[in-house]
Amino acid sequence: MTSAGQARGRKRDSRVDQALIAATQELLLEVGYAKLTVDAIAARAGVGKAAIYRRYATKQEMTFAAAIHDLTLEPPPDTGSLRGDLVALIEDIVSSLANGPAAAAVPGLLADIHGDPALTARFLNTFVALERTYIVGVLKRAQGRGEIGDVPDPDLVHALLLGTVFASLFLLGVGSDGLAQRLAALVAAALVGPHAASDA
Amino acid sequence: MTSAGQARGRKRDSRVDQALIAATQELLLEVGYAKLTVDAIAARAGVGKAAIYRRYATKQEMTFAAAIHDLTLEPPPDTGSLRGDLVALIEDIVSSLANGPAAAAVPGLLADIHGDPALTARFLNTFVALERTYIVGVLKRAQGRGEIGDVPDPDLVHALLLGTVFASLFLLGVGSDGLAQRLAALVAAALVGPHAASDA
Amino acid sequence: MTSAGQARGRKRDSRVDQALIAATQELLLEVGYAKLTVDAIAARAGVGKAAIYRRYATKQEMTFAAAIHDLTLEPPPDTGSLRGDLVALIEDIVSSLANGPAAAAVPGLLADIHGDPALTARFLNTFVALERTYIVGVLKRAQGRGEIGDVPDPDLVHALLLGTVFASLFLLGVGSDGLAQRLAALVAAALVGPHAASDA
Amino acid sequence: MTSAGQARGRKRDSRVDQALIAATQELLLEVGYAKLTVDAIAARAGVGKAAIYRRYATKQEMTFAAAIHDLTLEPPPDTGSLRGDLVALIEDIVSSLANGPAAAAVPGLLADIHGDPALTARFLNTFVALERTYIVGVLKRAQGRGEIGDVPDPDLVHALLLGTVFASLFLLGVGSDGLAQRLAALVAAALVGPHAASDA
DNA sequence: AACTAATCGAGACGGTACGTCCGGTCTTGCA
DNA sequence: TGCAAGACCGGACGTACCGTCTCGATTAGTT
Repeated sequence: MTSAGQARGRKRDSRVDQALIAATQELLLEVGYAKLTVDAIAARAGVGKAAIYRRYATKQEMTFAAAIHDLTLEPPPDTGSLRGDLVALIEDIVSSLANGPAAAAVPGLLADIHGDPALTARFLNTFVALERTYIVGVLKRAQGRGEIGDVPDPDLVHALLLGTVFASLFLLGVGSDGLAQRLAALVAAALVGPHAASDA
Repeated sequence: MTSAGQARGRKRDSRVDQALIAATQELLLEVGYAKLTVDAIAARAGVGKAAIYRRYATKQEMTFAAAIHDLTLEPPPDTGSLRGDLVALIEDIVSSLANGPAAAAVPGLLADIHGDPALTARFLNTFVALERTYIVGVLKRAQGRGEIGDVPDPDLVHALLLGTVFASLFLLGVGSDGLAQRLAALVAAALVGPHAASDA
Repeated sequence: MTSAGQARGRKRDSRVDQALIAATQELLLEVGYAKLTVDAIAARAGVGKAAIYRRYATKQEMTFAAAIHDLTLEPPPDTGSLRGDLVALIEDIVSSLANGPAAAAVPGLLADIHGDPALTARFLNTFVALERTYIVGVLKRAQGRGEIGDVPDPDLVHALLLGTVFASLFLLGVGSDGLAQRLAALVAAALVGPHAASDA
Repeated sequence: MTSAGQARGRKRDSRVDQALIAATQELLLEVGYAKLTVDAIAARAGVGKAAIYRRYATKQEMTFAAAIHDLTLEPPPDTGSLRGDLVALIEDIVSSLANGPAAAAVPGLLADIHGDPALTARFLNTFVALERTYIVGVLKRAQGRGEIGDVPDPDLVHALLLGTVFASLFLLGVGSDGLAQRLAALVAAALVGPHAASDA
């Protein structure tokens, strides 16, 4: 066990947890990351600031938890082809980043992660690691089907998929219409040859 | 024009400009973006805060100017092949983002850009537009050589190149060793066929 | 009556009462009134905060109770002379205020009393009223002995005795060595003539 | 000089000083010492909190300064008799403590003084020392007139005068009507004989 | 012996004030 | 007018404390 000592005293109120997450998400959508304040979160949640700092060491951790709370990456389904699998995977990534409170928080959150080693570790160990696992799975499946020979470096593929989505959304502001299909076509073409991209 | 009125009084001291840029760059490296303060910049530069705000409207503009001050994207040379051109282009992007004060400022600056339309516009009109021009040039050159048929959507290629570099450096933390070569190989393969990737 | 309902359930643990008083007194001596906190009292006493607030409505009441807990004003003995009686009375007042936890609490407690009508009433009805009764007794006894003619205003005498002691201890910081004798001499002289002061 | 380095930069705005003192005094009268908050003072004065803490290290110092600001003890006039001089002196003390913001602050301020050595020193060196000087003057004048023989301990007289007034106002709550006359009569009687008290 | 109800230590809860810090503006005196 | 120094307002931060409430475990008196 993480703690041998028996827990005593009043238990954390799970409604407070929920209220905090909900209030933070609402405020992210309403005022954005830059104007998010701890006092406003507490007031919106009907909660004292102490209840926040009992759960999270800093405002950044609180926001990280709220933004990430209902992001659930689905394991990519076996669509029968590498390209189909990639489309599903990319669409999941896009929907994670493009909608809801997460979209409002991502740029600010990224900055905060790059200034807090603890947050960096948590981010890498949850999202990044999971996404990488899925990518490895998709690539191995393609190898099993005979679509590709050697499995390429999963980190490169990861950077390529996640980075392209991220750049479209937050760096270039060019939108993501049809991004999943076009990006999947390109990646599949790179791995198995351009003819794979022509049967779109 | 703003400069139509005849200039009166003392002229701006260009040493102040230089000292500000230098101080900001030093502090970015020493304490990082999150702990960068205007007072510290002024103190380090031996300058009053008014001198800063006479030049820049906000701390974000000041930091933006300092971070990109000595970033110069070179027009990609004609290496004779699409892949060679891409390698050169990507290496330039990597060197822009991976070293010096810019690397320390990028995540924070990105957050600030996403909250200031003026800064967003400046960012898009300088860096993004220039990079896109270079990409279009490389692709057209490849078409001229007959390496590729149709020119693909330059925005997608842009997102792919810039995003992959960005993700490697700031999202996944997997480093960028050999990134330019491997990424260029992959992209070239996607556009002209996997055989292009085998002659690495 | 409030106690008409039949008592049910567990009885108050008298050891808790004692531990609270003791812990408060210790902390008053150690950290002083200003830095006294309810949490610290509870921790020192090995007691939950609820046990405190089951007994006292506010921190002020708790401290009041602890500070005056072992203060017992003795009825002044008949020493045979007004001056002797006054000396005994003043010495009792001094010993109440100058020693132990009470001395550490008095200035802070006075401030709190002046902001809580309930506490004001309790203070006036216990300490002040009792002291006044003793003063009246001493003065009547002196009148009976023929030392003085009319009995002076007991409130003025009270203010004079208590106030002088208080000022010496808490306002001027000049100590109280020999204060009882010298003050009693002065008061006796004022009431019966200065010759009474010469036989010190 | 206390500081050899030449002062540079913007000067303290004396209107801020005045506004702070005035706001604190108003709030003392309106809400009392216990409910006085720094934020309320700043808001009332139209001032940032930093401007307060640039001038005073703590809330207590700020309140001390405001309560004491327009308390000016007049040197007691020569009325021709010890008793007259005492009446004037006591009335000055009463008017200092009984009216205005000081009256609202005194109990709380006293508690704070007894918890801050710096404030204690300032209090002793200003008010207490000045008052003592005046008392010594009055007593010496009486000696010069031949009203009294030896000059009694000025600290005892000080404690007696100040303490009696203080106790009447803040300890016993019996008011101070005619206090100056009656107390002066008593003290004069103690020093020169009770016959002096009969010609009231 | 089972039930009931108030007590216990521990500690989370809402609220409020504290003193600190920082961003962007303004003022002073010198050059 | 520019400039260094630094005071100014506004407002968010994270901490501390008060008095209340909740938890699970005692500890009595009542059935």
